Amino acid sequence: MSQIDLSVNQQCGDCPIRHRAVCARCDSDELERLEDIKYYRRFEAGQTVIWSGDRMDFVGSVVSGIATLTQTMEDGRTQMVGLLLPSDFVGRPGREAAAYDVVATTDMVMCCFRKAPFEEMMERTPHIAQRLLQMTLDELDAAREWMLVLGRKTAREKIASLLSIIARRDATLNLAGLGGPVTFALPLTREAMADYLGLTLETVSRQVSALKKDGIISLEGKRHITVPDMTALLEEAGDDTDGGMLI
Amino acid sequence: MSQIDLSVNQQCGDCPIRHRAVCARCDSDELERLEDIKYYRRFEAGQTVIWSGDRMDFVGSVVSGIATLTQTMEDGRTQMVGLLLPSDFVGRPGREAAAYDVVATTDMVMCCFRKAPFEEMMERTPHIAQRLLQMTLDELDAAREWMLVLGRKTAREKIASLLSIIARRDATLNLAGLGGPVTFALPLTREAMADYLGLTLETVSRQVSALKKDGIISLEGKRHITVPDMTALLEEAGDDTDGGMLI
DNA sequence: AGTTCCTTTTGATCTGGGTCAAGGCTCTGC
DNA sequence: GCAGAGCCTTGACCCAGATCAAAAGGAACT
Repeated sequence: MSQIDLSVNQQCGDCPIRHRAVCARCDSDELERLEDIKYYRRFEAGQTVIWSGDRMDFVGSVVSGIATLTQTMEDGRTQMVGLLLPSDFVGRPGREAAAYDVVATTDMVMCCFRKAPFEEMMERTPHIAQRLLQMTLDELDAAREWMLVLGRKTAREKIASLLSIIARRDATLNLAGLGGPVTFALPLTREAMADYLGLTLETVSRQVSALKKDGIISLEGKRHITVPDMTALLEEAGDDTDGGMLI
Repeated sequence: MSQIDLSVNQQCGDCPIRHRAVCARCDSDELERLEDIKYYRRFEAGQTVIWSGDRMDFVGSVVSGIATLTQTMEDGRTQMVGLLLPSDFVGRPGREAAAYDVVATTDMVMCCFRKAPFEEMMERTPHIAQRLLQMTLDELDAAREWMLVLGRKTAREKIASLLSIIARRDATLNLAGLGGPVTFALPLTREAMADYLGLTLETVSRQVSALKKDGIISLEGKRHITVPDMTALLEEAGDDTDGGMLI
């Protein structure tokens, strides 16, 4: 994995998320102005990026690594409400305090923008607002798909759904082998999976074991998964088998 | 309730949702252009506005009444993923087919825009894109709050949460009596409530009865609810009692 | 005032997933 | 090579909510 030098600002032109992040539509002129207000921050696995309720003086994009967005009730029950992958946007323009806890689950690099200048720039740069709208609409769709998972699926279907989502994402980035087996690294602990799916970690463990026993998946170590037949997994997830992807 | 004449286009200036809908930021010049591409449609309670997968040639705003956004699995399990109130936006610019079923739960009037002209106008009118971004971010927050409800709350907490949301909305529109009792009409059947909360309608009925028995709420008829002490209801919902509203 | 169609309530029973508890792996550090 | 700390798995038991079934409103007809 290519290291990113945090001491000097990388040129946006070379950025790995240049064409998928909030800056995707910007022209070189606009990028230059963004470079003036951006800075990189590195977080280690397990580190908290922001606590819910904290004052937030930046927004930004995940450049590499993975973070989670979680909500916690007073008595400690927690629910993950977002999974942030490279190019995903963190923070909400126009909001003072963070609404959720953001935690890095792997080592992570963020490209941060100071909030005030970013907001001001957003007012004057339709390209940024347009792209952010697109990304937010996508996130809303993802959240709604997730609501179906949380509200109506069984534990086994929930696990299968989560694995499909991760497998699909990896397939998009890497080879698009439609027929063959798919292998990927699981970036979440059993507990994080439980928080994602509204289950307990014991149930997650049991259902992963069950899917393995039934030959739907196989694991090397705890965190590396192979899906011999993607269609079978989608079947278990209770999704339309035709894999209909929304635009 | 004031009737809306569908035969002639109402002037946007007189529109009840003028300042909360997607057109909220438009100036009179922009409104004029919107009036050229808009038309009203009326739906009766129970009528389907769009089926998931159908080609959608319009987007629009709910003017009056209530609609639901639902997702259905092949075997018939359904989950509500959105509750559309007056001023809420329906449809996604840039998308061909509807992603969800939209059903009117009460008589409803929509202000529709033909999709192609609307999309084109959005490109050239930052005021519309900006407002739509704001509204989408709000919806995303609502979806995430809902995910916590679906994933981690008990049946009783779910019911209390739903009632709080509806009560809060009504309080915002009508009197803002912070201390006193709150009364409102429940616009959903028990089944719709169940679809919202990921429960069965029997469980909904039982929990409503339980909350009534415990004096948290009282009902006149099936669909009219009084909350003597809003704090007590919020307590039951498992929310922070300080009623912290996000910006 | 009775018939039909819906919605809602209530009861009885069942079960998926939660809870509590005990070990098992794997890596790190001594 | 073993002690400790994190994760993860597995087992035994229990309960909240689902399921199945019946009956009770209530509104709109005749």
